[in-house]
Amino acid sequence: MSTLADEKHDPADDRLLTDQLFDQLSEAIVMGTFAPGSKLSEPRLAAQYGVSRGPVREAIRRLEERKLVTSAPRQGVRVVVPTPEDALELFTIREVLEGLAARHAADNATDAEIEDLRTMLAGHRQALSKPDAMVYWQATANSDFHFMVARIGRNQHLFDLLCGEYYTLFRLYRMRHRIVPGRAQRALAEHERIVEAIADRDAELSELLMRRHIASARTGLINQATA
Amino acid sequence: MSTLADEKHDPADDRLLTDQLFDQLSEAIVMGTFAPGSKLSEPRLAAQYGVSRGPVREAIRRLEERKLVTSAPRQGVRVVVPTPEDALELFTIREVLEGLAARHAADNATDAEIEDLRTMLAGHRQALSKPDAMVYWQATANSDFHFMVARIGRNQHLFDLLCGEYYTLFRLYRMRHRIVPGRAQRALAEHERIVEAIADRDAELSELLMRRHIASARTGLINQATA
DNA sequence: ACGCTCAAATCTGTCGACAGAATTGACGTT
DNA sequence: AACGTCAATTCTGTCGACAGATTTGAGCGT
Repeated sequence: MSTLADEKHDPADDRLLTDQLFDQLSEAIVMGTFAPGSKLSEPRLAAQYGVSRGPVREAIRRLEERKLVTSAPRQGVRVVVPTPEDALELFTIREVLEGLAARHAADNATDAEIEDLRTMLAGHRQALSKPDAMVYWQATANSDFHFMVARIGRNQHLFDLLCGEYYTLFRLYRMRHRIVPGRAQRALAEHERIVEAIADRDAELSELLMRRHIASARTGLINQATA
Repeated sequence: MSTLADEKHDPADDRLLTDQLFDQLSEAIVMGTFAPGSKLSEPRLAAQYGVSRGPVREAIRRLEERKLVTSAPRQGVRVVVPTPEDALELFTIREVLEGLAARHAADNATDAEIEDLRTMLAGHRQALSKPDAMVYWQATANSDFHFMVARIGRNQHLFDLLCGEYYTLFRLYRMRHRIVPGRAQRALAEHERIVEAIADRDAELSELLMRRHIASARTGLINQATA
């Protein structure tokens, strides 16, 4: 049992209880530790994590803002139940936003940033040839790429939206997308083409390829959902 | 002094204190009652509205999620200071999202919904010919149109984003955009052309016109900011 | 006058408590 | 065995309190 209170005296871990709780609860929801539709009781979570209800409430309210739980007044909150319709809606939004980010990345990337992108993808390609490649891909590589493109796009609000507010929700739906064999390989190839378009400062092509890349992921998601 | 506690026993007003506070604080920020950059003290607000710090904290945390205040740990929160850069970023995001909504509206609108759109615009046109037209426009007409298009688009997450999470922030920046003479007239004409494109089920044109419409508003905003 | 020091005042983060509403579950009815 | 009732339990929304950190500002030295 890892109560937060026990670790609280570590000076390096000075984050607020609410933030730690939000991270842990988010992770638990994405990983399925809390079943979709199950109720989250404030007193129970408070006891479980060794804190009072105050921080738990604040963390839950943030989960609510991020659409990871649904809340009915005076009836508590329940873990969101992901539906294929939600997935379609979210990936449609993500398609235009990531496309926008890629376009701006092509317009704004410095030579050093393009070098960083290529270095990162080279690392991903190497990692993909090893065992446990899928785990690595799902856990870090995919996010790394999209994070970096969003950052290079130099729109702070867009970055916050893609890599902050919506990040966990996207991850929740991606997690349901059991990796079909070869999907990671294909995704990496798509990443590489996007980076080349950015390196060419071809904003229009960068946006097109990124949108196609997201649409491809969306198709995999929907097909699986209806299968 | 309108404390919330006094009105609490009205059975019709059963909303949670946090929600009421969030609305009132949002409004105060948009209207400039709280100056940009000024600090929001929890005890002071609690006393002012006649409630305890709990609901005030939750309302403030929601303001933070919505980017209406910035927060530094253990230093409280300050009302966001709108910059031209922020405005540009936000309207760039809004452009692709509203364009997406318009495209989907054209794909999904029923005959009845198109009739509703036309009826609404007819009302707006009539209202614009009367005195106080600007106030009416800024307060309701503009939002009405964008709300309805987003709703007809039938993407619940997109609707929530445009008409919920980002609504007040967009309003904050629009409020700084003192209405240039004739802007409301021109905006209404643009709305009318968008509705005709939707009525023709021309998704591509609907998206194009909506994006141009937002871009036009953005240009006005930026020009004024740099003036 | 200006800057520094340090104590007073204020505020944030966290906790525990209570009232009323909602949920659960035992019990009796059909 | 299914259903409705009602009391016991649990939970949410709200409040007040406290410790430690931060900010304020009075007093002092220069």
